[in-house]
Amino acid sequence: MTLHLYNTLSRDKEEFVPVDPDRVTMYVCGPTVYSYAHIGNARPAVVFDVLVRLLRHLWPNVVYARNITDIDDKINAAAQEQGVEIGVITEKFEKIYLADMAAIGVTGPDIDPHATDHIPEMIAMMEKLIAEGHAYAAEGHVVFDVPSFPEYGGLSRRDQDELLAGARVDVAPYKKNASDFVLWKPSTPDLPGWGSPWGRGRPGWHLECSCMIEKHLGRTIDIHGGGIDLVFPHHENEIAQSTCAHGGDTFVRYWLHNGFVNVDKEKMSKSIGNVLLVHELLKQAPGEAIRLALLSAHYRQPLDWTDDGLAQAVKMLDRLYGALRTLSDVDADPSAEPDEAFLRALGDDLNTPQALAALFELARQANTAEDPADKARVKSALLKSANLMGLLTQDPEDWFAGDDEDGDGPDADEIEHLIQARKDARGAKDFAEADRIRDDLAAQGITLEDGADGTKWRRG
RNA sequence: GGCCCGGUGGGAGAGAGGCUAUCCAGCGGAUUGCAAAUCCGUCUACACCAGUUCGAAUCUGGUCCGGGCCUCCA
Repeated sequence: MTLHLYNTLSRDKEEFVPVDPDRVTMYVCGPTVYSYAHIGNARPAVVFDVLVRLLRHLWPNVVYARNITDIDDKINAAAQEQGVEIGVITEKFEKIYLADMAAIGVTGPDIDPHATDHIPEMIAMMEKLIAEGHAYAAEGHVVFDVPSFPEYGGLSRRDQDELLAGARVDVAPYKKNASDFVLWKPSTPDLPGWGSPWGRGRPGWHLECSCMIEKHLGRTIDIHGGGIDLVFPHHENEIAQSTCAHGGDTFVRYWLHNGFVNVDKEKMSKSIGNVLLVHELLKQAPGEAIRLALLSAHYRQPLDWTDDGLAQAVKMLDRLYGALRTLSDVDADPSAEPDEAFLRALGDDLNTPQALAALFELARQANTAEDPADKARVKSALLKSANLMGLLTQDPEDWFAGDDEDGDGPDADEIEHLIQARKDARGAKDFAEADRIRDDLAAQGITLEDGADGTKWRRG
């Protein structure tokens, strides 16, 4: 199969051809760790997790890096507010981020570079940019000279003259041009700082990605991903820094950007108070359902997050796991290939909704198959395909057993015991007693399903 | 203002010049002691107006509406 990806650079779907098929490289802008991850942070993590799984299916060696931004003004503010070192904040929230992402099926990247571990690389890149006339030092700052890079604005299709003329923010006095951006800024004694040729200071936001990509992945990488809001200025600035530091070498070949998550049709914002934390959502639904809800729309489309959408994702998983459950009498072939239609959908710019449709077609086949060989084939394809999206990763019985959150519901043994009692009652044609047992269980959130091979149950 | 996206059935959401997307919900049937699950069938669609075409939800132009970015942002 061929993989086609929508490249923000060309605003077109292109066939993905890695520069080196033996080492496919991908970098994704990760979190700034100063608070809990919200559902909008989770989207790129999940989307690019699916992409890296697909890449690994197609190529033998994929190197995936996702950074941790651990120095930033918001982090500094949080640290000052709480009267602690920034490391206290960043270590805490990095752990939480990783745990929350793991809960929604996001496996860690191969490399997770931290900004503060790359200060020497940043200084080296700034020295090089200054030496080549692409940056200048002024008042303790190091500033990128945007007009020195004529292609600036190419990714976001912005006209440099307009950028120069139309800056809506007051232009800092140390900048030569309104569109210039800061690579390094001076720190006051109460702020974190590192020694540099320009005095004690700290990095601006954009430089870390350029340096970490160069160090860990190389001068030219295949894929760079992130949220669509990063196109300008963040990725535009990365292109400027890296291209100028590398004598004009191509920096990134395919730029991928995911759409925003809105909440009930509104943009998430602290002022509206509608910021949904993954941490909180995990109390509302299983992580796998959150993952599926994020994948139920195409990654480039805006996604409107609603309680109803999450509830629907749970039902979709009920259906898929239900199909898997009917196939519990056959074994899946671990060496099987994913379903063809499913792969084709993912290969078409990660069309996850269409890939899900292929999964549901397999589920229908699972529910109608009778021949054991057929069942085994369907089960293998369903599992292989779904796993490629990070779905159907648990045993169906565990999915249906659910979480007895309050701990006041009946446990599996009790349920099995009652099912046996009901079976006895049914055998004696005492349907009143059988129905009483079933109704009792239903009142405790347990649904029974009678099948040819006995009675199954599920919570919820 | 500049640049860029969208408007699909009751809801979510793909697709795309002629062929059932899919899921949830509804309705009818099968199955079931009755249910649940499942299967089969089925009703509401492609914002509006022109144009191109044998044929347009899909292409072109325009109109209306909504959203994003324009140096905090995933």
